[in-house]
Amino acid sequence: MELKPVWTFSAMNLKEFSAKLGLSPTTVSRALGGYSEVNEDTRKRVAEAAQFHGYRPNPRARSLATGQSFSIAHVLSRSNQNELVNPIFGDFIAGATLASSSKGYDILLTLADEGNEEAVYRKFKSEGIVAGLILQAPTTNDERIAILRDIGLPFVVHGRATEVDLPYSWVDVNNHRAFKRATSFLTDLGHERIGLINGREEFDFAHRRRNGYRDALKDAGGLDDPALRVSGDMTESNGYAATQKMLAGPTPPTAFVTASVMSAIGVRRAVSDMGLTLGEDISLIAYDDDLSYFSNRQTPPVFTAIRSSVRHAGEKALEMLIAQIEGDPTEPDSLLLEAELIVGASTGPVR
Amino acid sequence: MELKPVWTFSAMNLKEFSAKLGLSPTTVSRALGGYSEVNEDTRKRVAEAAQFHGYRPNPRARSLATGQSFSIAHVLSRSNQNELVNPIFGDFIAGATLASSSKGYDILLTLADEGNEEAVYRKFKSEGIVAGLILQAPTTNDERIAILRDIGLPFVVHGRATEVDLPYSWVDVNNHRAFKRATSFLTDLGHERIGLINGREEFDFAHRRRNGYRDALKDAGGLDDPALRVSGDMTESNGYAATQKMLAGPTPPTAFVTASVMSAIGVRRAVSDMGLTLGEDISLIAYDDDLSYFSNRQTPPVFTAIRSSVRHAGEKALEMLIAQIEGDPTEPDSLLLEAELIVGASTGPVR
DNA sequence: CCAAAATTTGAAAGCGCTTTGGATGCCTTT
DNA sequence: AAAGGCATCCAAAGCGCTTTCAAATTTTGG
Repeated sequence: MELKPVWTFSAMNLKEFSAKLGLSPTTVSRALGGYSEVNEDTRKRVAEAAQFHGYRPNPRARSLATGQSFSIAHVLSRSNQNELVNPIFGDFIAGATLASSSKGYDILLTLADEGNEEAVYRKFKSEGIVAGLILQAPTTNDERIAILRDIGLPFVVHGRATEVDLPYSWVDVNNHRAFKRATSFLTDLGHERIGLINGREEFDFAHRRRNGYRDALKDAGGLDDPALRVSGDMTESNGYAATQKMLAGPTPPTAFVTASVMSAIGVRRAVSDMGLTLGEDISLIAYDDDLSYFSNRQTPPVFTAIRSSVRHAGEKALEMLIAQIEGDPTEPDSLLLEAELIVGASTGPVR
Repeated sequence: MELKPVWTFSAMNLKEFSAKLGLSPTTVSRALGGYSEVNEDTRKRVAEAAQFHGYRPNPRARSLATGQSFSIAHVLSRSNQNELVNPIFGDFIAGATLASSSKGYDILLTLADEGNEEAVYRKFKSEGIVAGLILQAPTTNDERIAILRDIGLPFVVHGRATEVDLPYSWVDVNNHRAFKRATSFLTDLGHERIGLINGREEFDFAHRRRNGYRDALKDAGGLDDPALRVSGDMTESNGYAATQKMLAGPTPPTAFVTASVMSAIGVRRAVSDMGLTLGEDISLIAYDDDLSYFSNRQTPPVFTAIRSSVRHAGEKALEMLIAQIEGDPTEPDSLLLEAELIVGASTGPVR
């Protein structure tokens, strides 16, 4: 066999490559594609040569010929900034990229005007631009699910939609149990008035969290006071404002549960501004997405928290989506992750 | 003219579409492509019909034929988690997506093993997978710049590389001036021992920030004590640990400058844990990327800060890249953004 | 008014791959 | 020994578009 430069990146095409091997393009394509009609020896020879010469089929030509694609879309809404105000966006995408990359897929980020997602989805489908997509932060009756099912584009929802009664694939955290657990932990410590600083409750995850909180209070005979609940973007300043307002109210809470560490940081600031101490005067449990830029993993952790890695969820969602794309796309799958309770320094018995 | 359903998304192809018009595919393709050899009347007719029937050329076929692409890559490193530990990742990408989407491009997220980026870049080039790429967080002598120039793939660097002496396009914040300004603001308030909690100094932006800090101290005759400088991931816990260590040292600082609000939040926690008050006992200026989930825009802002929106930088970087792709790719462009100093509640005269 | 130039349109050849529908040779069967 | 079966391989036809080259039409100029 002739020896040629190993690491040549020049765009070799199938024709050249197969000529080098003395085989037809057909056979080479089949060998690489793992088809059965090719001799085991030839397959091996082709595989080795491909490795040696660094030949890989041009994905665009391949896609054109097969109608398939190896990208997975993530559609952001232009007019709706919510998803971008979401502190977890970066970590979720990081996990998603990790998983998809290892399976040979990559992530396509696109923008759509809110309410006009359908047009984008249909284009994806009809032009075979992507193999599937990830749906983020569904609302309780998210109509995108029905649309995607209708179109027949494979998708996995990160979260669920309570009021949508169709089969679909999803990866979600057990938000209800997590918030019930957190709230019970506080009532067990003697807290009766517990503030909930939630995400926007049109989102399903926030809805479930609110219910978990409510159910725990009901079990403990505690107070579900509307004045002790707030719902909004999970930012530091919203956490601060909500805490300040509640603590200044007629029946101030002695503890808080927040939907993100960002909100929790705001709570901490408000508490500290009032000269109070977290874990002594006021207790706090945060939902901890285990974000890479905010590690709550000291000993003891700064915040008592219910923790579940959003990055891990991103990985799982993509693995599920790819399995669906490559396997049976009609059989919906699901994964319910449990969050763990981490006892940190921000909780203590009620004063 | 016959009336047909307006909003059909079925994949109509050029052949069908041109047949409908009674024109040849050639003419239609030219009309849509804006070529000069087609009659103005026909062009108009074609454009209207395309609008009417919702016809758009299949991007994959188009790409295959032209060798061009309409995606822009963003390559993350697999082994190097730094970029993902970066709190700005989400916001930068959000800005980038916004800008590219409005120009008809989309963002491709890929992973590469660190040190093996070259292989990925070459594949991009030879297979025409992407039209260009964005280089994030360059080190002071980032070798990826030379590689990309060599390959001839259009790119824009978000940041600069001090020791790289080649022409290339970049969008950067004036980090030196920003940190010089912040530090001077503190020395003007009488602070002499100022702690710097920096990002990892192999990254160029951190390097420049450190120099800005040093130069301001030199101007003021202040102390550039190595014990008052720390360099690491810009996380809350690193900020906390660094602050604690410095304040416990023999010559504790009276003020801090941090490279991100995340670090600043850690500083605040440490200060508060020691029973001190920010803005009174200890001053703090944070570099504020204007992250969507951490708004430092109250009145007065929580942190005195040097602010520049990373999302805006993401938009600008993409606009520049696309201009380069569509215009003259050999003429490097650059944009130096200035950060503004925002006086908030975290600074005060030295005690 | 006709040749020449300019304008406008089309037929057909790719882009690099997959895949259908044969070929080819070799080994079993009857 | 002829017929059938099987394992391999290949030629050629697309996938949907762009673009070269040539043809048809119109405009211009002497």
